Amino acid sequence: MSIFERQKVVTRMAPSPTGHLHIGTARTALFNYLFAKRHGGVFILRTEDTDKERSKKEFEDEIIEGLDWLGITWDAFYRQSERAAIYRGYLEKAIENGKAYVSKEESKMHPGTEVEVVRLKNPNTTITFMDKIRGEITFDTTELGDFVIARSLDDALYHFTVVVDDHEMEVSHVIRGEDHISNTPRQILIQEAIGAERPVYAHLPLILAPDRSKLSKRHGAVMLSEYRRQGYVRSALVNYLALLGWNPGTDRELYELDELVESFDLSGIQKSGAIFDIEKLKWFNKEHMRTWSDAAYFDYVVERIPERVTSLPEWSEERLRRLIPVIRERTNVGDEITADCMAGEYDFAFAAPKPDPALLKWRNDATPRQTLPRLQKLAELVARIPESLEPEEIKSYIWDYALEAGKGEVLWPLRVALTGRERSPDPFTVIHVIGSAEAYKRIKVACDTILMAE
RNA sequence: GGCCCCAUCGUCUAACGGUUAGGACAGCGGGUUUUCAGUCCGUAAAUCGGGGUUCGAUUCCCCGUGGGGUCACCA
Repeated sequence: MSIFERQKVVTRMAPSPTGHLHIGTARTALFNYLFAKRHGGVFILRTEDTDKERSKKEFEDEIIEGLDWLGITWDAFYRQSERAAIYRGYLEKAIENGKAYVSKEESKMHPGTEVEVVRLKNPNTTITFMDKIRGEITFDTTELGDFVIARSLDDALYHFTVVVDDHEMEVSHVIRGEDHISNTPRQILIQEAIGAERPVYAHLPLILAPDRSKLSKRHGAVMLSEYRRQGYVRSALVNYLALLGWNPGTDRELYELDELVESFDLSGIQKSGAIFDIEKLKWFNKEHMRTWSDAAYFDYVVERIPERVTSLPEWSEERLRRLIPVIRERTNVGDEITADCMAGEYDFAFAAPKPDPALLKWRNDATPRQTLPRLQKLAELVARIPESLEPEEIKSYIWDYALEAGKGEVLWPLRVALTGRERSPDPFTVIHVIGSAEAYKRIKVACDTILMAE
């Protein structure tokens, strides 16, 4: 164990509030959080808003809200825009020590005007650092030149502020995206210039689109808020994101956040980029919602029922409550509930169907008329069923007759009379949802329709 | 293009020199008391190529190929 590992673990997430909270940013935050908590350490959230032009408060709010929603909590919060004086102090010291210098030159941002930027005096060495995930990485820093570290004494740039803050906040482990590998030698140079110690680095593989390119808007949703809106639940997203590029070394896949904390280890992180697979996310979502109570699931469902369904004549929350198990088994994520509602999948629960003799007819029957006696018998049987029975109990009232007359011959017309659809839940479940009295009515209407069609 | 990183089923991954190369998602097939769904069972599917090292390479080394990242007075 090195001296570093004996010290307190401090990690940080340092997003710039210049865009929406990206799914990859959320994963990086998660890994930092998991690592810190796993080692009883501290996780810091630091807004890197030194670019005044592009930084927006709304994005900062979105980041805070998003991480909070995921259950990722931070022990300290900093805003770089409030730390200019600290950076200035380090800048002045570096200049004093001859590690950096002020350079009067034409502004690149405002051509024609002259500015005094601060450049780092590059010692032109070869930098080798140990990456926890990739091993040794070596760069020749000569090509970097005397790069600019501040626009002015009061306007330090990214590389400088990162190094100063990580030093000031005693960050022990820098866990960030692979796209930062090439920034590392630059930052190490600055560390050496200001006398900061080098943290442990761990560069995470990137999240890729299905075509292996960088995940972007054109591949679908990249914003955390979008997944949230679609109905993905917090624990599923956390679980999926954690296992995208990391594995616990066992076959286990289902984890809650606190269980991830217990199992997390940098050694389980993959080196190569991982494609974001929405299908697997859906599976995780369903698995996580499986643990919910019907009551909790009801709250989740009810706010996703479109007006198209709530305005149906027989709409009631009680009906919906009985329909919950049906919705549950056919739903991976909330958006599907709304889509199925719009497609009329659940209309049978809240409105009597318009009977279609052609559909009522069982395939072995030549005419709808042949189906009629069975429906009439069914009406008799259903009339005897008390309200509020479970599907299994309802089945016992009908099953003997179904066996006697033929399952398809009985069950198909019954189901169609009840739902008016080619595809639907089984008739016993439907009766359970709508109640036996309503079921009786629908069967009678189906009988009348066949008679009138003659 | 320079520099850097990466490479096992379609996808996420396990196997840290010796396995019939394992699991999961998706796919396919079948069972499940009519349909759809669900569920259960089963099935197909991979070590990028070429050289080494070794008794033995998915595993170690080199080259190639492919993919990615990065080259700001953005972060």
